[in-house]
Amino acid sequence: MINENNRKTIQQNLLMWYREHQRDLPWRRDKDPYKIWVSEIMLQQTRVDTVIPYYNQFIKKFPSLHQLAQADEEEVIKAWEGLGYYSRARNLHAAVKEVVAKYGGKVPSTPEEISSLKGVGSYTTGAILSIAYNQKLAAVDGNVLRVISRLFSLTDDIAKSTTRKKFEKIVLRILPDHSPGDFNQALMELGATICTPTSPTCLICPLREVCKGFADGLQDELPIKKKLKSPKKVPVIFLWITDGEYLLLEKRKKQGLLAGMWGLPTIEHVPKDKIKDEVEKYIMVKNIEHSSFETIGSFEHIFSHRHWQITLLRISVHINEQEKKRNDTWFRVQDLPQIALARVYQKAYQLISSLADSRKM
DNA sequence: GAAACGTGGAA
DNA sequence: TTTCCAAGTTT
Repeated sequence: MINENNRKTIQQNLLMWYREHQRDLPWRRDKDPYKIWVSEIMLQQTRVDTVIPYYNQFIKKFPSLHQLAQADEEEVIKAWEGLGYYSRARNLHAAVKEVVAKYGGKVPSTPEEISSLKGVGSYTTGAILSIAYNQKLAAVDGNVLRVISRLFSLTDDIAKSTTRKKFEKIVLRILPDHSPGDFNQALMELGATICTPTSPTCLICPLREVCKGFADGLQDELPIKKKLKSPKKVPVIFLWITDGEYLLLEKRKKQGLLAGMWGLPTIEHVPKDKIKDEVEKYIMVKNIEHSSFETIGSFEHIFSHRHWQITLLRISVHINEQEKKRNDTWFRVQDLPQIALARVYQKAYQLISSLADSRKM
């Protein structure tokens, strides 16, 4: 199915196109395996435009693998704030520490070693090793899944994990000996800019002459992908518990959504008619002296698999000094910007802030 | 193999 | 508004 002619044409056309049209991205400035690694983790399920400012700020803050390894986790999470999938940051931090401990600070260069690091799967292994170490490995991401589907007119469901393995073998067959890193990036770049999910611009595609999907007229039908379930709606309460100076935050559970992140006290699965009951139960359990509570407002936040319908409540309390010292979850409101908060909690903060502003005027 | 895991931008 | 999805990995 892939003859010698096609392979050569694919390699030459794609590589030539890439060298002419590649975007100037910050992580392409050098081949430091650490920087390539950071960029690949950030890029997981995340757009290039979103990543660029995070990457620049992250590398500025942690210029070397060693400096990242020595940083506090809170600091690393703060640098990741708003990027999402926070386990990526925790895994990267843990993995970098392991590289220092086990490999003397040098990013390992074998597939076995590097893929054993936390957060480094099949794709990232291929990406780092091909780009930074010039090794002939496939790096199959969502772009490549789509490009390969069309290029060879394949109807495999790209949502299935087995398809990725099959496509890795195919990529390996067209990967050139000489620039596997450039070729992998070219495949992704093509998918991101030409062979796009909808309305691919086949007219200017460097692979049009060898694209079976195009020849079959299937460029708009491929790839085949099973539809995702829509996020499940959940009524949620956020509690803004304060004495005007201090605010009560909670550390979220180690497992699950926003694991280990600081956030407002959050109560899930509360139907509207039971909000009052749930809040009073919470205050009772926490043994907080409160004077009043009011509804600040409502908003929604959609995760990949959950759709939170949030009601934000403000609870005025009196906090004695003993209580503030007894646990470490009371924070000065003015210190909030120094704590890493997921977007959903930042939205609540903004809501409160805008309300406070409007009241002053 | 399916589900969990964040967020924002575009169709 | 809804749906899709963007350089995936882990459980």
